[in-house]
Amino acid sequence: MDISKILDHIHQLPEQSKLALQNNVTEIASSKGHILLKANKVEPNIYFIKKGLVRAYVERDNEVTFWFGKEGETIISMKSYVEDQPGYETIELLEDCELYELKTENLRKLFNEDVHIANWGRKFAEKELIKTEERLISKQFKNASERYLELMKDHPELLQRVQLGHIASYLGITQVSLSRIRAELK
Amino acid sequence: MDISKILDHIHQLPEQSKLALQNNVTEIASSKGHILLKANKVEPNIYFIKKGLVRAYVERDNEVTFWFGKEGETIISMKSYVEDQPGYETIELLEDCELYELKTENLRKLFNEDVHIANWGRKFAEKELIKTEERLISKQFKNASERYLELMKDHPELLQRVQLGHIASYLGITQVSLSRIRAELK
DNA sequence: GAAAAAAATTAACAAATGATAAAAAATGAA
DNA sequence: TTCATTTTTTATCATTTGTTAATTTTTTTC
Repeated sequence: MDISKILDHIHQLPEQSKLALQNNVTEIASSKGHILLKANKVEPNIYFIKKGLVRAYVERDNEVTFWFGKEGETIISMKSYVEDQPGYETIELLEDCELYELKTENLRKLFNEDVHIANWGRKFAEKELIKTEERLISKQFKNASERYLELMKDHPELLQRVQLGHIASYLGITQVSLSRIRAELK
Repeated sequence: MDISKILDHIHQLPEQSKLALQNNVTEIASSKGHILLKANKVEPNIYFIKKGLVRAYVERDNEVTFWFGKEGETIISMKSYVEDQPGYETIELLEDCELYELKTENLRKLFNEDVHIANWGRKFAEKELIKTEERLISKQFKNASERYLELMKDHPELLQRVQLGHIASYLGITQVSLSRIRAELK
């Protein structure tokens, strides 16, 4: 998905504002397995995914995957982006990726100069917020098996592209539990 | 907490922009038990809490509380605010409240006219997003007992002001489980 | 302050999920 | 292909959380 479409998909922008954003974007490619972004560091960039798949995880005893990003989605260390503080997430590429890179510093300048871009940034955060809130509520309502079925329905392609250990972690269960759930559904 | 302080606390605003916001705010009072905002309706206002305590819940078989709001916080039906669609949450006042009311329609006008207010709205969404993301991760990492201890640490006053049934629901467990956890901690 | 109602706790058993280990299947490298 | 490695499944037992019902405690109302 190319940058123009990605930007508009977040929130429609006047041509001039969109160009201002696009002028600050550089394209990079990176291969499967690469760690794009490390936890506990202030990340100076955000990325838009042109092609490929990534996951965000937090490290404790084990790794807990809490987000998958695919074509058209935005990779952000929220803490870095919002508060200029070290983030908790590590981003790993699950496939070879083509990314658009945008310096947070430049984006902030644009936020202060252009009301359309400021509202575009607002819309972005608001939409992400709704997605996150819905996931939180889903977690509170549904058991593991229901959450798995929901994921299958909403993002069936993930099951083709991501190994089950990551899916299990995303669902908040162990891989062994996920295997059991899948066996029961047969 | 008065409106000027609430607005600045979300994100520092130039005096003129703050006044523009304040001019659109009206003060209301409402009493404990009142349902401020009903699920499945487009809510035309947002509210800032001057005084009091509220909860947001979703109804299924049971009620699932997923948010508490107290002095200084903002009451929003996210779906209404962001997408002009019926929201999933009901807001109940847990104490007598004094609220500031702001029409979403007016706020949207201000977002388009004033870059400072647009960025203020962006910051608001971003901060809420971080809070929600952290809760999601906490839910993925911690068991019920750990989440209870975390809540006790971060928001001890809630335990004084809210009945345990709502706390249990917020933690994603039954009230009986919460009682058991509390008994074990003694 | 007594009675009624609501909230919180306790107990016993059921169901869901976790942990560990071993086996089977799939994937990748030489 | 073949061997080694990684991923997934299966099985067993432990732990956590849920369900239901009864009891105690607290709050509200008259």
